[in-house]
Amino acid sequence: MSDRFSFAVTARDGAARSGVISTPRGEVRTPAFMPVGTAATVKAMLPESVAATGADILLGNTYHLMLRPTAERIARLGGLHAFMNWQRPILTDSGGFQVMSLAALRKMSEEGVRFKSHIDGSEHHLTPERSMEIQRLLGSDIVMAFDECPALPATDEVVAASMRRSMRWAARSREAFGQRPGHALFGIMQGGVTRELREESAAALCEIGFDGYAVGGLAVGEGQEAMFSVLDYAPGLLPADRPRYLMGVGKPDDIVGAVERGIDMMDCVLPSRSGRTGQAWTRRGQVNIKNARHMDDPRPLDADCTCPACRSYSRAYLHHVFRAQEIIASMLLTWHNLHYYQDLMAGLRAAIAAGQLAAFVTDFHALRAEGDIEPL
RNA sequence: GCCGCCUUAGCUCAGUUGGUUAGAGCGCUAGAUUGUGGAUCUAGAGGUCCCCCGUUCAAGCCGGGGAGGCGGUA
Repeated sequence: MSDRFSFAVTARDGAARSGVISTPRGEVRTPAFMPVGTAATVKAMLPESVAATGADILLGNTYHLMLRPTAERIARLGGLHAFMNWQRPILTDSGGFQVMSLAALRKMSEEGVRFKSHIDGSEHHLTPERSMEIQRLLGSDIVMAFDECPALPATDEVVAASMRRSMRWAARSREAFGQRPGHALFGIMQGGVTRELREESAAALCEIGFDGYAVGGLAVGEGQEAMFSVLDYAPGLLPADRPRYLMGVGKPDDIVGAVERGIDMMDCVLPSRSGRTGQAWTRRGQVNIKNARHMDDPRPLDADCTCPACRSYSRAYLHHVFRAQEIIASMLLTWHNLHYYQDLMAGLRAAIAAGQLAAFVTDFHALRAEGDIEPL
């Protein structure tokens, strides 16, 4: 185990690559999917269960943790890893995205953003410097630069102004982060769906220099086609010897498309949130366990899946406990979804290593096209 | 036995002075959800307005009779 942060590409297949991120807290196999543990927990899961699905790294949230229980309290209690009982690597979001999506009464300025907590209305100020401090207090292994994520669609003028401010904030984040051996700082590319802005953003980030680079500002309403059109060139604008992280993505077919285009890391709330809202993701596509057609179905969600939900429970049972709002419904469906996502990542890594990615992707789409199993 | 109140969607209930195609919440049937508020949003199906007779151009609504329910009372 390395005492430094490093990244090694071990195989390439077209634009896609697989490799390993090494940190003092362990290795992350790439392409990697990071389950989201916003409030110091992957909801409905024990940390050891998350690890059992195959996850090497989790995502935690500056915004949520600074409000509750606060970064200072977590630091006094030994840091986020000890606090939530997850000893493997943790990447923390910088708070910029949540300020946009959750907080009321935001007031943006060059300095940072003032906002009111969605929990108790209290006023807070988040700046690049404060975001770096919070993420240091949490003990995050991979720290994200503080950025602004504009909702799309937006005019080029709005996107450009926002991106340039994010680049100035990236420089301040880099300065405030300083030198922290064993910890990494990632910059975040912005620029919407406009190539010139993406190129300008990438150049600015490369000039500053980061341990890894994220593609931000996608999956915010632009649609898969537009997102892929950006991913067709955006990873190539970033240093080949550093991890490339696509933030907030996505559905299984988004993930496959992103990996094909050279993305190494992703995170998304979808598998865990869907687990709590009755949506299961399977090799044959999306299954809504709420649907009445499962009521009498003794078969598992996916006969070939080895997760606890599929090994030991019927669709009829999953349907029942979901309708009855039993806690085990969230547990089983979340476990299944995270297991499926990690299976998918393992399949992608193996395919890239074997130079068989194209065939893997063809099979992936073919099985999905068949759809869910026939009704009884 | 008598008196009062009640009966409208699967459930709980609105429904103005009689006036287009009778509504709501929940439930039900589906859909959405992408750097997580266990959240939210969208659409759809569903009616012998307890029954019969009458008044009226027109009745969930007014009159008469009946049935069922709840309460009070001898």
